[in-house]
Amino acid sequence: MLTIVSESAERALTSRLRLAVVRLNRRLRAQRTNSSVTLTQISALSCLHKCGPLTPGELAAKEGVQPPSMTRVIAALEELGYASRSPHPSDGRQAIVALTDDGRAYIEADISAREAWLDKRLAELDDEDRAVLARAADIIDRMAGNQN
Amino acid sequence: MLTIVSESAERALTSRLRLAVVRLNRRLRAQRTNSSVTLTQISALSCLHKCGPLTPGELAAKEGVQPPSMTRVIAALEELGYASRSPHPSDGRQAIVALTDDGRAYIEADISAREAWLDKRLAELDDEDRAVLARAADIIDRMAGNQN
DNA sequence: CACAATGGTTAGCATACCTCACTAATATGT
DNA sequence: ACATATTAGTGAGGTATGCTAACCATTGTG
Repeated sequence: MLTIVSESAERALTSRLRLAVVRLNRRLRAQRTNSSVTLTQISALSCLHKCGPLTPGELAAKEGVQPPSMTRVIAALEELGYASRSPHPSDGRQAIVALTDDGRAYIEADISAREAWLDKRLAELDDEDRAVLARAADIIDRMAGNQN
Repeated sequence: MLTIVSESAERALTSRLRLAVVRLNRRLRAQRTNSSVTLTQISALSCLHKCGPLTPGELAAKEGVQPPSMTRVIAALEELGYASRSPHPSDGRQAIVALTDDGRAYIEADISAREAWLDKRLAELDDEDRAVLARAADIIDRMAGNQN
C-alpha cells in the first residue's frame, strides 16, 4: 500500500525505477514490428500535434535530443509524408516543421492501434493502479523534461 | 479498453505513459556518457548480483532479451573484467556467467554514482510523489512481464 | 550410432542516440 | 560597409542495443 514506504524499498527506488523504465521501453519498441513509423517518430509527431508547427531546434529541445538527431527524424517523417518543412518567414536560417493532413490523421487515428499492447496491459489493471500510473507519468515527464 | 475514471487525464494514459517512459529512458542513457559501462550492462550486472551465477540463456530470459543480445553484453562485461564465463559442470553446451570481484565491487559501490542524476531528481520530489513512483515501478515491472 | 533438440555464438541488419565538422544566414563591432 | 562572430540546421561517422537467421557443439534418445 501507498501509505508507508519501507526504508529498504525507498533506498532501492532509484534502481527499481530505472530498471522498470528500461524494460518497459524495450517492450514498447518491440511492439511496433509491422509499422513503418518508429517510436521516436511517433514521439515527435505527438509533439507536433500537441504544440503545433515548430522549428527543428525547438522540436529537438522539447524531445530532449540533439539537433542532428532530430534532423534525421524529421527527414524520415517528411519522406513518409507525415510532416512538411517550410521556410521561416523572417529568419532564413530556420525552418518550420508542421504536420501534414496525413500526419494529423495518422497521429489522431492510428496511434491507438500501435499502442494496443500497452493498452491491453493497462486494461488488465484495476482503477487504482491506473491512477498510480497516471500520476507517475506526470511526475516522470516533469523529471525528464526539466533540463539538467 | 480503458475504463474512464477521471476525464481527460485518464483518457490519454496510454500515450502519456509511453511518452514518459521513452523520454526518461532517453535521459537515463544520456547520463552515462563518461562511463565505460552502459545501462544495459548495468542491468545485467544487477541481475547477476541479485540472482548469483547464471547461464547466458537464463540471464537473457530474466532481462527479457534474446540470447544473441545477451551474448554481446556478456562479452563486454568479460572484456571489462566484471564478469567471467566458466564451463558448466555437467552440460558442455552451457556456460556459467558470474560476477568477478571487480564486478561485485563495481555493482555494489559504483552504481549509485551513475544513478546520481535520477537520484537527485527523486530527492527533489516529495514523499507522496516518491511513493507513487515506487508503486508505479512495481506495476510497470509486472506489466513488462519480468519474471522477477 | 544416427539424428533431432538444446544452448550458445556469429553474422548481418535496423533503430536511435551521440559528437564533430560544415554550410548558410543573421547579427555585431569598428 | 565589411569582416567577424554567432546561430540554425545538416551530414558524416561512431556507439549502443535490439532483432532474426544460420551455424557449431553437445546432449540425449530412438
